[in-house]
Amino acid sequence: MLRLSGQTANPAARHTQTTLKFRKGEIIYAQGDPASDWYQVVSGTVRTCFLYRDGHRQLTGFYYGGDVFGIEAEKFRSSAEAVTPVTLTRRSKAIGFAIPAEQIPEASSILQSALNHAQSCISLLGRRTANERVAAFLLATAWRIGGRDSLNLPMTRADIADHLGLTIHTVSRTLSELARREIINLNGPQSITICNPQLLRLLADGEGRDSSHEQKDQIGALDCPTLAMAPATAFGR
Amino acid sequence: MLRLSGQTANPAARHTQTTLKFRKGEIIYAQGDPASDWYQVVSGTVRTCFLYRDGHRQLTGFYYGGDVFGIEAEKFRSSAEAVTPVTLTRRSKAIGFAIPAEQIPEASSILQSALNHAQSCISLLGRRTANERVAAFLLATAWRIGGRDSLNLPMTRADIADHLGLTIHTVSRTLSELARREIINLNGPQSITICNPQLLRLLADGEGRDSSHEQKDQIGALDCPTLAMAPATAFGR
DNA sequence: CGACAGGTTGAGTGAGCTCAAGTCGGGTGG
DNA sequence: CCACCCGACTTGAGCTCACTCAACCTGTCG
Repeated sequence: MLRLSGQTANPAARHTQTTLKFRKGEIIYAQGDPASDWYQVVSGTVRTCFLYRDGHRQLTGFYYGGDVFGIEAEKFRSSAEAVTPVTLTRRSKAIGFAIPAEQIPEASSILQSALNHAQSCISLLGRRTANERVAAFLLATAWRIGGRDSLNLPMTRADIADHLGLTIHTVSRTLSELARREIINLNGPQSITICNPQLLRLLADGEGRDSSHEQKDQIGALDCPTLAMAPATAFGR
Repeated sequence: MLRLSGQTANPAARHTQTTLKFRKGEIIYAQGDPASDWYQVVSGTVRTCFLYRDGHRQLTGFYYGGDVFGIEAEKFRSSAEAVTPVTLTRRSKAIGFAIPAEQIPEASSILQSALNHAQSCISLLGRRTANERVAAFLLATAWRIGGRDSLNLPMTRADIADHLGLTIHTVSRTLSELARREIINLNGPQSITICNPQLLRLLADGEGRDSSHEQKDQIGALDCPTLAMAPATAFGR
């Protein structure tokens, strides 16, 4: 794995904020590094993951334009890596939050956004079947990317699998099955269209357990967005 | 399910802090309630959980004396319930953090503690087998309760199961199996002694996959506490 | 063109779920 | 006091869904 510190794109930037670029696959920070800075995605996609002793990964989140990541106490419990080429801004934790009085609401909302991200992750892992997890992941990603039904997944099947606690085989099979049932459309491995959001929502909520044909009990499926759907709030400019 | 607002034990308390008592099983706040206050456990045990549409629970954490909970953005995504009889202090979010400048470090550490709790939960759910999850849960609980090898689990098997994403049957079977292998001792359903912490640690880290006798490769098992072990930092005193 | 990474799909296995008894202890009422 | 109930827990038997192992496809890059 490559390890670069990133190139400073704006050399005139003050101590308070630095713009960085990373290539696909590069490590932004590693598990165990001192967590003195935090980051905001300008463009591209970032993943955070931690490694267990036995080597397997748990991806704790994907971060898109506007998202903040790297909010941790002392040391990073997760590493962060570029899923695609990314541009980031980096700020010092001491300066960026928790000191100047006028920035407190801002600081809170940054931390809240990190909390929301973590809760979304728990909400995915708390689902019990592969169908539920994949369906919930697709809906959450579609929502996050911009609410469109057509979405471009920047990450690989392995990333999805390690995010959902499944294998790439199961992820692939589940997606194929969803396509076969015409709930989604696979235009290519990375390009997915959601054809039947209502049914996908039912699957995510575990209501597609029995028959796959009848649309039983649509009530309750259309009300407020479920837990998993609560957007991992992007911290605004 | 009973629903009480709790009795104010200290009527002289200012707006800023109220002491409350709840009986076993009582709901402290419900999923969806406006999250205007946050809480700290004085004594007893609290669980937070959210419910999926299909009715199944995901417990997101257990909170013991000193722990802070109820830190959420606008509405509670989880409910909180008393596992045992509990005494709590409740503070307003607006007053308790994010406003007076001198309280900022405090505010940060409260939010950080919530983040740590969430990450510990993810770390448990990210493990793949029942053995790993139960072993990690026991170690984390023993660590949190006070580092002793003998621990009293205040929660039921159902609570543990819903925390780890397993069934009560699997939890029960796994504990029995650990007892059979003399890694732990079951003095009663709630009272557990950890006889072989090293081996339990290996199991938690997925290294007990093959043989159950050989203590292969103890190196790496004794160094820094693993992710799951990082204490869900108690805020306060 | 071959090498390789990413993805799909099939066959077989096994860990954990479901269904079903059965135990144990505490509370309650006759 | 005993009978009864009920909730929490344990344990067995069988099944199923997701994992493992393996083959194969596709597109990209050197």
